Amino acid sequence: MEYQEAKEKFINTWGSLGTLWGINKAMAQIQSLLFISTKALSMEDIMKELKISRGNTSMNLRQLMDWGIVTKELIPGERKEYFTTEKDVQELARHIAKERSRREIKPVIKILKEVSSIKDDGTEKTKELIKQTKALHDLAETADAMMNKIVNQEQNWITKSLLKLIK
Amino acid sequence: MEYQEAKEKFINTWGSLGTLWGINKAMAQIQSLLFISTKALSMEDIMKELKISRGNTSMNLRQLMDWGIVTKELIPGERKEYFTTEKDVQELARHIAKERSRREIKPVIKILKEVSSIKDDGTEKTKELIKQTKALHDLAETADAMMNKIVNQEQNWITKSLLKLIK
DNA sequence: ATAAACTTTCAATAATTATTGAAAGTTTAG
DNA sequence: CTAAACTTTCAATAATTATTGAAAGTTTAT
Repeated sequence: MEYQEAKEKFINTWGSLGTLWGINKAMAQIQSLLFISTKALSMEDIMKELKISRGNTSMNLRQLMDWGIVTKELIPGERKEYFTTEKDVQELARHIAKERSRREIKPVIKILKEVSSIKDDGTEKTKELIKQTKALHDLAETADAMMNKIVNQEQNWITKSLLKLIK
Repeated sequence: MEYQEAKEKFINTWGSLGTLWGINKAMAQIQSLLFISTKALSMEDIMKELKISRGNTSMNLRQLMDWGIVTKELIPGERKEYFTTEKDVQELARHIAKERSRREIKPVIKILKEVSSIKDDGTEKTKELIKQTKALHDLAETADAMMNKIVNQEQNWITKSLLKLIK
């Protein structure tokens, strides 16, 4: 496999996996491209490389910046803006986990808490609703806490402690 | 909050969270409904409760069965088919994690392996592609292994060992 | 102040994904 | 075997989501 083919394969695969970490295709592809680029890229570069429109590029770059995984880089003497992504996978994972927790998991936990706290009127169906949503609430909370804890450790904590644990 | 409101809130919330675990809205809602139901439900019951068509119900029930989290229950003397979902959250998480790993994560790991194994032609860009995809590959593999290991333990291993660890 | 270089916004449109409903298929009872 | 009871399939349609492109906005150099 040649460089070009490998590159395209990577960008496509990682792009289609976007859903797994909750972002859309273009966003994931832009991030992928920056991730394997040796230098910061301009909007022009990204548009040409991925064959997407200026508007699309602009919007998705903004979202990536909101997620905290892409940053603008001002090159002295240059008028254009250049972009880079976090290159360290561990840091990348940290950012993504943190954002997903904040945007999706925490709000759901809150609602599960509310639902599982309704008054027990003694009927079987109410009891079941309370029991099951409470179980889900506890699971979600544990999973969320775990994820955040794991991901907020210094660099190699994951590989060090956890790999040991699961072996 | 009354039972009916709490129920609807739960089904909607859990349904919209479907994307997080990689299934569509109707699928997630059907599962939610079964999850808090005190008895097995027929297709008719599900259609009426969620206001979705027969075809939709049929297709999504099949997918849920493919995922291994919903099962048919034949009630003696009844002609209709009845459905139940796994009621234990731990088991549910196990099934979901296993399926996601098989369907999405494993295939991506395979491609990352391929891409990171291209011949190093000595250019900077090839070196970068190899380096970064290798890092992602290792991260993905560790995460996948971790998830599977965690989720394949007996009932309370998670809460016991891991909660201790992260505290 | 003006114009060039660049970015953002957003209504229109395209692409994708989900849903319906009715016809075809299957199973069971008699 | 036949009809009733039920489920599945799938082409048509609706709903949702992503993308474009051009006009409006911003910044910088002169």
